[in-house]
Amino acid sequence: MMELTRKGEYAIRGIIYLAQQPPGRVSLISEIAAAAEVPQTFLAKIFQSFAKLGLVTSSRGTGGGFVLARPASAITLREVVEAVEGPIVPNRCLLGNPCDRGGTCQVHGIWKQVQTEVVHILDGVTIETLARSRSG
Amino acid sequence: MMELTRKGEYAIRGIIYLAQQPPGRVSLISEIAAAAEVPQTFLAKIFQSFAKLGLVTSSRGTGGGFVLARPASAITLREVVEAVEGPIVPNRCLLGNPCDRGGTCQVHGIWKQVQTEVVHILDGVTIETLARSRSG
DNA sequence: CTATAAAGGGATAAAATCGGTCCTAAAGGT
DNA sequence: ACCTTTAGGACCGATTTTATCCCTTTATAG
Repeated sequence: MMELTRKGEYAIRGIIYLAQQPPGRVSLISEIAAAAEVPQTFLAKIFQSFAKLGLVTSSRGTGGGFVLARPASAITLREVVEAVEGPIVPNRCLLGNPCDRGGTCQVHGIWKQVQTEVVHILDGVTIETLARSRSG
Repeated sequence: MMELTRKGEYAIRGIIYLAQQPPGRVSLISEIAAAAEVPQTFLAKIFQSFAKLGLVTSSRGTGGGFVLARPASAITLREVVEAVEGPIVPNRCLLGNPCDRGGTCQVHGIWKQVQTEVVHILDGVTIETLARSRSG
């Protein structure tokens, strides 16, 4: 239960690599993919999502590539995970869907608690912290 | 991310219903399924798992059916969820799989923290609590 | 001992999701 | 023009989800 998919793993690995580069340095998707040991075309999709959400900025053509859109210290693990996996929602009923056949289900409060706690943990971790944690 | 499947939902609904019956009362799978509004054949599989894990006891033939194997106060939400969804493991690397290409990945500690916290929350909720929470 | 009632267990299957690949288009540099 | 690089969409096989069906086993009733 609650398992991160490959997409989520790749996303984290990729953005950590980017955060480990000298500030302002542009990285090619091919370079990131090789360094993070992730299939390149798949990672390209992931970075497209990042760009749309404003986590990274992208530029095309010669000299193009990806750079963090903000300092790594201002990007949380939660943002990265949610960018590719969607919101952290342990139960459908926390996402607007009706809880139960009428009324609120008995476990609603528990799932809400789980969600809050997990979000809190992931919000407390920045990409900078991760990037430094085992150098590069 | 982290979403409970139908199976998990049905499992919870089903066992709550059982917990709401008078102690010792045997319930048919057809009865539980109807009350919990869950597909019967699917729920049957779920209760098979419960029986194997000793959460409920089953008996066959006329007068057979399911009863909780323990008082509802001694069955945790975690047990029920894990019975059908498997262990709570936010990342593969928490389940014996190698973390990263050599060494421990940077996020290992974070996922461990998430796991610990979620398990703690779910361990703190018994089926009795849930069964009482909106009566039956 | 036969019929009946119930759960056990396995096979099957449609639909959704996962984990990618491929191709063409668009944008930017030389 | 031509090359480089990301953007976007279509596609595809494998796995998981969400079931259903059928036959077997166990137990009770008559």
